[in-house]
Amino acid sequence: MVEKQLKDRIIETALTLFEKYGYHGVTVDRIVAECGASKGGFYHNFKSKDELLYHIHDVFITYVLNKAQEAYVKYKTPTKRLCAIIHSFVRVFHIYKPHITVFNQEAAYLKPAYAEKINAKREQYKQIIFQVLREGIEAKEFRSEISIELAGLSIIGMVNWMYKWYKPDGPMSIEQIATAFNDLILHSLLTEEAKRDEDISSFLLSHVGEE
Amino acid sequence: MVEKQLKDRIIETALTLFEKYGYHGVTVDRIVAECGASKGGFYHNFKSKDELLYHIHDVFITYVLNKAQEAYVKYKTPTKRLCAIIHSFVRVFHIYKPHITVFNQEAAYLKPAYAEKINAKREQYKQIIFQVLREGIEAKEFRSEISIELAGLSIIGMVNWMYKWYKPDGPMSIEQIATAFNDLILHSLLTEEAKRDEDISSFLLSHVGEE
DNA sequence: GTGAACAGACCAACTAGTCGGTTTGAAATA
DNA sequence: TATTTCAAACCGACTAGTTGGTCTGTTCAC
Repeated sequence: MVEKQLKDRIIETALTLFEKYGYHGVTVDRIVAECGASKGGFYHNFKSKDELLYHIHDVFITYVLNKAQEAYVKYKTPTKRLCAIIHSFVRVFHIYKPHITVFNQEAAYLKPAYAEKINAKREQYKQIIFQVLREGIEAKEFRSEISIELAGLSIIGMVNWMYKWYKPDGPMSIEQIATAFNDLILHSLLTEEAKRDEDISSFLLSHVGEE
Repeated sequence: MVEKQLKDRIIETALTLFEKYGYHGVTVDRIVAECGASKGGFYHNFKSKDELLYHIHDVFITYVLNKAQEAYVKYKTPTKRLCAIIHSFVRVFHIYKPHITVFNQEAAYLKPAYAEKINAKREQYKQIIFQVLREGIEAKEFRSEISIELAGLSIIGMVNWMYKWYKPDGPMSIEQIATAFNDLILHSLLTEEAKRDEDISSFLLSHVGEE
């Protein structure tokens, strides 16, 4: 493989355009023109414009779901698991920012058959978060007063919302953002006992500067 | 005004349809058919489909911005101000859920002239949040380790994300959600001293059940 | 009677998708 | 090695359907 295949070029170009102008703001003609391809080339690689949209969705959600599962398996305590999942989630923005923008912005336009597949994976992701929160409460690492569902959706919301403001060349690095998020989230979840546990609270910002 | 004016019927119908099918998933013909109007009636009340989209955006952002400013004026300490702003923000979902969905989903399709006006107000809203956080840190109510920008965007993100999951007839009431959000947010922001202050920490969930 | 509110047939532009044709590259054949 | 073959990859003019917006009226309130 000396040079990039047409299919990849189409996806890459479409991604850049979709991110900027939205799915409906970009025509197939524009995509193929911008990447030096043709209508024929496009429809040879994709059944339809919808399939391209689905493909973009699937690449991202599959990747991020895998990462979350890996993090869950790799670590053994709720706090560590949650921090690792969030960290991997934030880190995805480094590679998949345009995918995530399209994912969060255009999912409503997926044809039912495609939407179903994507939603199944999206639901799986949510369940992993809920599961970790549940285990955290059981282990008395997280406060029992919180609503698992609400806390989970808050976490997903604050991270996903990054697609509205995160700029890869902005002043904050991915690592800084991930650390700050984990600090905020843990402060809102951890019990007082857990905060006193050196091993658990090592993820908190306030402990970084201590001496 | 005995019966509802056409303009309002158009907006209401459009809102319901946009929320479900997206701005590009709904044609002007569909809107006027669904509310028993005509093309002529539509274009008598709106210069274009774009103007209708702008109108929906403006109604919501103007309302929520006012509410935030009111809350800021009404209360005098950072914690109270923040809680009131968040509370009002969440409460808006009760009336303006479709508006907010359109606002968060279709803003990218606003024509430049319209987008500019909306963005100015959106920016103002953000600045109010940042301002309260800044004052909270100065007053030593909020932890100095947090990044104002990141904490602010997190708050905005978690609340705005509600448009993806909040169902008016769901198991959680607006008030419950607002209270839970405030609990999570304050736990992540408040300093230890502030938490010990009875007046400030009265917003925390963990204090509700205490005796 | 006069202008605002509204109706609905009509139009021009745009766009996803098609279809017959051409290129290309590698395997099969001689 | 030279030649044929054949399917996959790709091209681009064309089409059929859709959709925002217009325009000529008609109705109705004051």
